[in-house]
Amino acid sequence: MPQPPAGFVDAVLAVAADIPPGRVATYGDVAALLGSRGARAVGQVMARYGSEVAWWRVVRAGGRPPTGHASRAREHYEAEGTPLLPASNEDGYRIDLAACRWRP
DNA sequence: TGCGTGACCCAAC
DNA sequence: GGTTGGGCCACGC
Repeated sequence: MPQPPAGFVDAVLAVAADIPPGRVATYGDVAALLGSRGARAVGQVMARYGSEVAWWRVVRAGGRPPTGHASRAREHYEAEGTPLLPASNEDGYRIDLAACRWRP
C-alpha cells in the first residue's frame, strides 16, 4: 500500500469507512460532507485508493453503481443485503437509495 | 505556475 | 425514457 494519503484523500477514505454495511452514500454526498462540491475529486480518490475501502458503498447519484465496476459492486451488495432494484440500463440494476442511503 | 485528467452532478433539449 | 453540454474540484506532470 502506498504511503498515507493527503488530507482530502484521508477524509474521503474516512467517510467511506464510516458507511455501515448494507448502506450506501453518493459521491456528491461524500463531497458535501467534506465541505466541497468536488464529486469528481471523490471519484479520483476512489479510483486510486478505493482498493483499501468499501468503494462499492459509494455510488453515483440516482443509485447507479460506479462506472465500469457495476459487476463487482453487485456481488458486494447481494452479500451485504443492500436493497437493489431492476433497471433497463447496461448494469441491469440500480441501488434503492430511498431504502439504504446513509447519512451521518 | 499552468493545463489536462477523471469510479461526477445537474439542467436542458 | 435517453442524450448533450457546461460546471466544480483536487491531483499529477
